[in-house]
Amino acid sequence: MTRLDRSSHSGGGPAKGSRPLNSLLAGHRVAQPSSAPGSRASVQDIDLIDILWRQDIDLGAGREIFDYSHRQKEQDVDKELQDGAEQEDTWPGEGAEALARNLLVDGETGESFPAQFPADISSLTEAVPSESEPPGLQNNLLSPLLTGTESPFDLEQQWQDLMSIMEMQAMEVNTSTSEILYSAPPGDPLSANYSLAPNTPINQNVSLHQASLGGCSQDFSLFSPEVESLPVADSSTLLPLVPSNSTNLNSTFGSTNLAGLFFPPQLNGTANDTAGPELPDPLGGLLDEAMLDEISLMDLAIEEGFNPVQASQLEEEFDSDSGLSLDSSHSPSSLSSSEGSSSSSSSSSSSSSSSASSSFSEEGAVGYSSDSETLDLEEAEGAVGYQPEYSKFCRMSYQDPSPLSCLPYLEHVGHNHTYNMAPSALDSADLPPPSTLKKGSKEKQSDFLDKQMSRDEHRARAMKIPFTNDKIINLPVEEFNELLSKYQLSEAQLSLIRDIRRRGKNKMAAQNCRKRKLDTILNLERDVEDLQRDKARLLREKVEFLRSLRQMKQKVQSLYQEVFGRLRDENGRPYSPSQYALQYTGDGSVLLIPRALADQQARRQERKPKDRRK
DNA sequence: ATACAATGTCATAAG
DNA sequence: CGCTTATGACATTGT
Repeated sequence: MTRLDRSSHSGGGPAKGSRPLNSLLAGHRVAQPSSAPGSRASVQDIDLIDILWRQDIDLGAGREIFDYSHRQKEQDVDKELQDGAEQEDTWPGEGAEALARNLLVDGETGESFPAQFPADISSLTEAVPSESEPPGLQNNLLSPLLTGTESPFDLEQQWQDLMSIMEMQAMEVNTSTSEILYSAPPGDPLSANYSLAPNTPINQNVSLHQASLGGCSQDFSLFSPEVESLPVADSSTLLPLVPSNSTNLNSTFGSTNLAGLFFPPQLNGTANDTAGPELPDPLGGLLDEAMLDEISLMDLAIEEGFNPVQASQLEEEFDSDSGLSLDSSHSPSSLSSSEGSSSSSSSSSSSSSSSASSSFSEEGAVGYSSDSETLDLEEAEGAVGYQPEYSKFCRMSYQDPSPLSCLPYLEHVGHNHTYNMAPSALDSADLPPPSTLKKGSKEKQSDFLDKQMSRDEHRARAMKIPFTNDKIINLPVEEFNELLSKYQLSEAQLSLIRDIRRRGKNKMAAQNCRKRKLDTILNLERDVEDLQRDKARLLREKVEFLRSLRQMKQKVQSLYQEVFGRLRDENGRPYSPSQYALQYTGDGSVLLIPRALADQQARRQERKPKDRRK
């Protein structure tokens, strides 16, 4: 209905004026109640009526002649058109009246149908001319330090614990994170050594840098109460110690006070490498955060289709940067060569693995893809499932036996202007020889071909347009006008040709538009997948970094103890850990300074980050 | 009979 | 200004 309304005021073309079609249609609807969903047939009827009416205005035929002709269903209309085309052979004569005479009206339904039925195919073939031509990190950073002295961080055990918890809690990580952390098994190294303080806020968004600094400074404050206030007698007590790998450590920790970081409470007594339970580890918050990340990582893993077993193997996969290869559900379709449009530009950076394998977008849309690979790609698309659209597009130009007819944009390449050839010779490929077929098979063949034809082709045939729709649609403007000038065409024919051209171009544009839209959607989906993989990979790397950091800190702590324990003053006595501390300086050397000075510097460093935040 | 996907068509804006 | 293209909205068709 809306279309009728639209067409009534907008015209839909130069030929469709503001004629009182609504009243005509209203009569149809009453006469044919069963065609309520089939308003298209009525619209088409209107088109045909308009065509024939315009065609016969010159003949003095009244519009009412066609009033009952458009009550028929579409197939009947098409056949009627063929019939009418036959009758119109007398045109310009009394074609309309002849057509009207050949229509019988069903007494019950009011439907009309052609009295001569079906049309003679041989006459049709002559009537419609055609043309044959148209158409790892992996601790490499720390490997010198990490010689396997530390007890391995049982991350896999963490995974399994987390998995069991998460399965029970149905992935409600946000609401129960703290419980998960606190309810870890007692033997769990994470929970035992790095238990989160109950009042420590859990902030997943805290950065690694902030977490490290916070942990260090917090740790330092624990030792400060014991610090004696000694005068700064630095020159005599500063003992430079330059470790071989000091630069690495320096780059990692900056000028962090080692005493603040690793002043072990057991210095006065046992030198234990493993931090005791009483030591609030500066990495506690970090590792808890890492656990949170692992939880979200598990979430991601599950989102990506991993099963728990696969997810538990993430740690092994840390060693290789093969996060991208984990994508088992990657879309079979990928970027095509034709997606140089804006929709694809955003996705080219993240994924480089699969964009060369297959194509999605080149399935017959004209003009949208101009790549030379189009033909091959289109063949490949048949397996992807786009053949229907492709074939339907080909159907539009079925009259052309050439394979190029499915690619009208290639038709221009081999255009040879054969549209002046005899129509019968060109059309013979479409229709079987009448002599070899009985009338029934002829009917079937005719029906089949009719069904293969588009509506505009039916219209063109009815109006005896002397060239193919392919040409009407795909010819450049100049050639198109030239073609039109070669024939003496009535106004109705010209109008129909223009409509066919407009509709045909719009049809292709719509196909391209839909393909483009689909490509955009697919690209976005793939971008989402890529980003999810990147996120998971970054989280894995973060976990790995944190683990390496922890190991390195443990190593530094043991080295600190070893070095400090071997230091002797001028009297050959060891320095008291409560009075002296080792400090790491900016130039890579290690100094022995009084604890008071170390305390001061540590406090200064503690304030700096806070000031920066403000 | 109904839902749904694919496709065609129209109106409109923009190039 | 006319033609072409892109696209949303609606209609039609096939499954």
